[in-house]
Amino acid sequence: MYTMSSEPPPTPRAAGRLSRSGVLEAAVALADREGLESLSMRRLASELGVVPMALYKHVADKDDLVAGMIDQIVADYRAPQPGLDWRAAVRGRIMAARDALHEHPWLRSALERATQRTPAVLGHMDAVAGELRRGGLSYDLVHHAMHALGHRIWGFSPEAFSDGAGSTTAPDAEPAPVDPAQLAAMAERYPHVVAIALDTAQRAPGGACDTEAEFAFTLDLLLDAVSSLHAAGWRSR
Amino acid sequence: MYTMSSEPPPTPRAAGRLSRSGVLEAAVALADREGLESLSMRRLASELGVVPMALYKHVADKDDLVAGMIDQIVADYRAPQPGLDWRAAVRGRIMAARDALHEHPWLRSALERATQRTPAVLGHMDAVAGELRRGGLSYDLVHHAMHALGHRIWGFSPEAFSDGAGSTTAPDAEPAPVDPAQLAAMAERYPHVVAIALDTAQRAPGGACDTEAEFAFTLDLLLDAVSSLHAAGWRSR
DNA sequence: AGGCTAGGTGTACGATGTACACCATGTCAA
DNA sequence: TTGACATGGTGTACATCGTACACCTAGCCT
Repeated sequence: MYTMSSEPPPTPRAAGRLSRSGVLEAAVALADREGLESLSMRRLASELGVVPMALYKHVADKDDLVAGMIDQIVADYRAPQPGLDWRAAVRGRIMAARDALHEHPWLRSALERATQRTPAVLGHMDAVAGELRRGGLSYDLVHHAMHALGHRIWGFSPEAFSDGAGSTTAPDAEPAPVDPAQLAAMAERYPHVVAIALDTAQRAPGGACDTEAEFAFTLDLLLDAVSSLHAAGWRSR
Repeated sequence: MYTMSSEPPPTPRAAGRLSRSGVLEAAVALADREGLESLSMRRLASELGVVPMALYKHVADKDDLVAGMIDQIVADYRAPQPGLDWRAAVRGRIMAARDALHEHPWLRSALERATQRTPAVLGHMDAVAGELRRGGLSYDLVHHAMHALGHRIWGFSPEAFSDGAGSTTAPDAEPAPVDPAQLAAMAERYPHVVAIALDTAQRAPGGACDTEAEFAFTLDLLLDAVSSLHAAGWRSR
């Protein structure tokens, strides 16, 4: 279960003393530095100069730890400046989530495997829903819109399709200068995939896919669609 | 690395003899029955009446195992009947993926944590891209469309937003008859979330969200949007 | 016949999450 | 001032996991 972050400050900063928020902060820092997969209770404990079991006085278990990490970050998503129209406000909130995702690369997979919805997480969802509602959409349509926006609410659209021709193998550190023979073989089996990759490479100088632009494209596409449904007086059934 | 499923049939079905496809089949069956989290090398081995390390003669490691499982399933996605227009064909392919997802509940999270793209997986992506291309879309637009469709290509849109008011806790077996006091507290902190849940509950007899309809709604929304961009002569930049 | 190889066995190691009993220290009531 | 009690860090221990490595065995080809 998720334990509320009500910190009783018995000795606010007694030397070497742990606290839930302190543990979460250290965990976030560790994940930022070395990735989620090397965040183990033991590793985190040693980072804090403490024995592993000490952590369990502040978090229920590992799930609670990562839930807390997520919560801490989601809790200070910056709200869009007031006065924006609802569409810009939604966009702002979602972009704020995306910003957090860039600061904390582990956040995405943490959100994906998270089993709980913590207060801040619910708050973020609620805020987005609230903006849509402010635009005058019926709750019925807000509901559908939230589904349609899906993970974009969390700042990413999943990479079912990402570029780079021959990456059946694990992603290497450097771009790997594309063996032409291998590419030809690829092109025979997966002509459209390769054609897209080539088309992209030829269009952009670096040859890389601009994932930022892709994200914005998708987001705007969805917002426009929902917005015009609303304008057309859409109703369920 | 992913090992190709070229089965040399030295003794096609010698009694008790393992084979890659046999291992994968057993793994799929086990995951179907008990979920992905209880699929361990040891468990699978004992299921096959064999010592754990025996599996490693047929599978490189556990990642390769689940990649193989995914691949085996994706490989026999049913192609849409020929003659359909491109929009219906894309829809058909994506719905076929969604069907597989229902048969194998573990498939979704397996796809989410998969690190490799296996041949069948690439093939599915390529087929979808091919249908779009057949509709006359430029590769540039196909590329954007694939991004927009995102995980829907795999048969699901992630549930950032799903129903049921007070589910901060883990999902229980039975619906949990909603403590009104607790719901009131929820409604105060998360008014729109609760309002949506209530609106939905009131609209549908069971009170449950029709996730099938949600999925179709989103898919059609995106397809319509892409389709009309194309009709309007959309080009990059 | 004899060796090569494909494939199943056995043992072992290092990690992980966490249960449980323990003990130190600060707070507060008597 | 003293003693009880709660809070929180410690130590040991266990089950489970993936998998490295050395071994052995049976079937095929020359």
